[in-house]
Amino acid sequence: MAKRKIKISPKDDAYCIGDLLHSAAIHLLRKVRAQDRNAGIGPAQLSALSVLVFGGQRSLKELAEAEEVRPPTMSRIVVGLERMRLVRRKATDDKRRMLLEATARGVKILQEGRRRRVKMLVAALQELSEDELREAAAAAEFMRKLIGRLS
Amino acid sequence: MAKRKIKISPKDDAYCIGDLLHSAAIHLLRKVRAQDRNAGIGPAQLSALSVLVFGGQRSLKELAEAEEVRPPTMSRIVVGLERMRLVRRKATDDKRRMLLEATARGVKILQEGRRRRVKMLVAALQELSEDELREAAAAAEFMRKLIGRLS
DNA sequence: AGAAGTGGTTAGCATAGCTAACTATATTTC
DNA sequence: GAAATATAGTTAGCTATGCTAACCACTTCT
Repeated sequence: MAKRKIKISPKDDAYCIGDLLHSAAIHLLRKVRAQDRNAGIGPAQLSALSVLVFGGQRSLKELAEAEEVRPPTMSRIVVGLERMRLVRRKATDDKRRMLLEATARGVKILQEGRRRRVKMLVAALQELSEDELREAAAAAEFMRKLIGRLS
Repeated sequence: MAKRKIKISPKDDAYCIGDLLHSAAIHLLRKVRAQDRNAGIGPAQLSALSVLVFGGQRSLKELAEAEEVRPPTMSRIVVGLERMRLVRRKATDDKRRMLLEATARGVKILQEGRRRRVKMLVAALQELSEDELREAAAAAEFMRKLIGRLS
């Protein structure tokens, strides 16, 4: 999938690293997605729900922006979540807007779903030594920082 | 999206790290996907094509396994790639099997697509210092290793 | 030769992404 | 205050990607 060059020196190593990270993200998600098969909740729904659970209530537009999708896409995702009673709408003073909020059931389902998804990842991580785990934490932290710089 | 705990000590930090990596992968791909909008080639097609370009010719089943999707899914992806003349079928002695091979056009399109996709990533990486870039390389390499251990 | 296995496709379903066009409400401007 | 403009969400309709079940065409095994 990706070139394997990792030595550091000139600028265009950035291309190789970018490529590796991109490829890694694709394959990581392919692996964890396998756990979603019979779960009754899709990856986009799970991800949107997690924004509401960890980040609190917000409007559809804000949710769409947080998830980097267009409003119609998020509208449909929310319909699904609502039908499953994982999310609730709340009216606001501005009658065009609504606030979306996770229900108690939503919080529970999210935790189960995430646990299921990352189970394989966690299992792999638990086999690592202390040092390797430190390396893992550094990698995760780096990814988070990098993504923050992306937009 | 994710809890931010990163201190190292007991075993269940593995859960936090797993969660962070999972979340990072989702958001990294969301960002880069934005570049695909008007490109005429989807992410799954691009990824499958890259296997053929970097890994050489192989059968549909092998390609499906490499991409972690089921054969019917890959069958359809290949139909699309073929229609665009990015991939060619070759008959084999075993008349059930076929070998898939990227065309010259396929190689070109792949390079453009990947470059487009990772452009944003590369731009962010190029702003890093030497030390940070080393950190980036370590993170990328770690991700690759981790994924290798997953299945 | 017949049974069982293997490689790929077809059919049919669901999710998830998009744009364009619409409705309803707010806000701005004249 | 009325008209124009802007904003929030939805609807409609397209595409791509996932899946399973069922099928066809070959190979291989007995």
